[in-house]
Amino acid sequence: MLQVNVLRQKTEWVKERLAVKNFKQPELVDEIIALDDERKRLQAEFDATQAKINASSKQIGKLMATGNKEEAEQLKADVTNWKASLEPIKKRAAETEKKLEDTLVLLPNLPSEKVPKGVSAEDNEVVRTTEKPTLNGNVLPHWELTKKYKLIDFDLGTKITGSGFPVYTGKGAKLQRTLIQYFLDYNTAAGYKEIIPPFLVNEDSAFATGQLPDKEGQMYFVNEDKFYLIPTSEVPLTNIYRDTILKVEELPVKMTAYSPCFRREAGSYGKDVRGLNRLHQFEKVEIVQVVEADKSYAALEEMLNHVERLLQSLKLPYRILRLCGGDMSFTSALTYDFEVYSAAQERWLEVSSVSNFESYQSNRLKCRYKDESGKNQLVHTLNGSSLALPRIMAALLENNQTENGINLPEVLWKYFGDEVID
RNA sequence: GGUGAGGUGGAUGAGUGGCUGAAAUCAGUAGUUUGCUAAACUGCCGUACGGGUAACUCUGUACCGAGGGUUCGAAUCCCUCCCUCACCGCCA
Repeated sequence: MLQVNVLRQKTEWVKERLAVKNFKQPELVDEIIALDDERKRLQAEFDATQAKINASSKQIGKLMATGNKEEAEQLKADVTNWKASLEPIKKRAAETEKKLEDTLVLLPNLPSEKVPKGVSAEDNEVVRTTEKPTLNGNVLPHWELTKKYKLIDFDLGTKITGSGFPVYTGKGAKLQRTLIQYFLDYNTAAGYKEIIPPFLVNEDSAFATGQLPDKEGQMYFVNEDKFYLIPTSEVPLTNIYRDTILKVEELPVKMTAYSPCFRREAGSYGKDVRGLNRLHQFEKVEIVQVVEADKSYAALEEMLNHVERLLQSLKLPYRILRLCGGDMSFTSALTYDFEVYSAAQERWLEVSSVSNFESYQSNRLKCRYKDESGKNQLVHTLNGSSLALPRIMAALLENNQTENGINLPEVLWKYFGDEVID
């Protein structure tokens, strides 16, 4: 969440930035500042009275020790009165603080200066794009190919669980494992530390990375234990650093993890969800960085190049989008999406989203580092997919299909143990 | 799931209801001494939100797992919850 001090110091600028994200209630900024004023006023009042109470209580102790009972009793009465007068202040302070918090979490992160204006995916800016390949002959979409080569059984998944929970079989399962292995190796070679996190998280964690309260309906929830199934390993990975103060030499933190991801995707339908295009359970390899505040945009650039080279190594056609204000996530300051071209479906499929959250997450995480002057500063957090599996698999199958089988890119041969799926 | 023991600052670990935001030790850090290393000695060494200041300094409040309660006063007493450890049960 945003820092009240920033709202206070750069009020007009904050409102301009919020407008880029199509945020419709700029008046909340003023409300928050007013609530914060009220909070300060109440706290000052509370502190002053509490100080009197503390001092008098000590005094009572001394009076008792010297046997000065009468004076002690008199003071006790005073303290009791002060305490009573404290009650309404306490109550109002708690209410104000709650209201402040509740309002503050309604504000999305501020988009960086690079973010284009816009309201929907149409307005995203294409940063780079490779050429779209054209396939000749009788090309099949991946949901036909997975049937033909017995790689994935969607109906079986529906029987066991429901739609959106595919069953990978035989070489389909192996290809999936191959990709995970390759992605993890690629990430660790670039200095990302491999992690296997929990796949369920508690409410504090879901709040700290911004899934709550914004995306509550998107996550599966285990009511018995109050756990959320992770929608991405970003959540447990970033929460490793919740409530921590790092030394500057510990930065940057670079982590990678494979995990299944669970998303309810309520309201999705049609060809968007056909085959592997959108699932309730999918696999993803994620990268996360925790960095010093003034280094986060360099880190974002580095992550962008990292993911781009990975896609190039898979020989997939791709494009990079800079998301416009309206299409960005609530918590992001700048997001680049990677899309691969799916030649049989003739459409772009999102396979990675790389974002800088600046201090929006770390302010909730309370993750700070000591700078040179010994002051605690909020870190900046970033994450990206490297990469999401299902759509990569869809594009690999579709783009590389031939009459005699599917040709895998060379980087996967040693992992898969074969060059072709037939 | 059952029974028992616990949860104190970066770590270890004291703490009789007022003199404890918290002993001591270790780690860390700055300095003194020293031919180097080491050792010794000295200082510093939690976080958040406020007030005051040009700034260093100063100052108020809160926090000893979390939340309530008793009390003039709670790390210390009571209740609830969470977590850790040990043993038992169950089990990949």
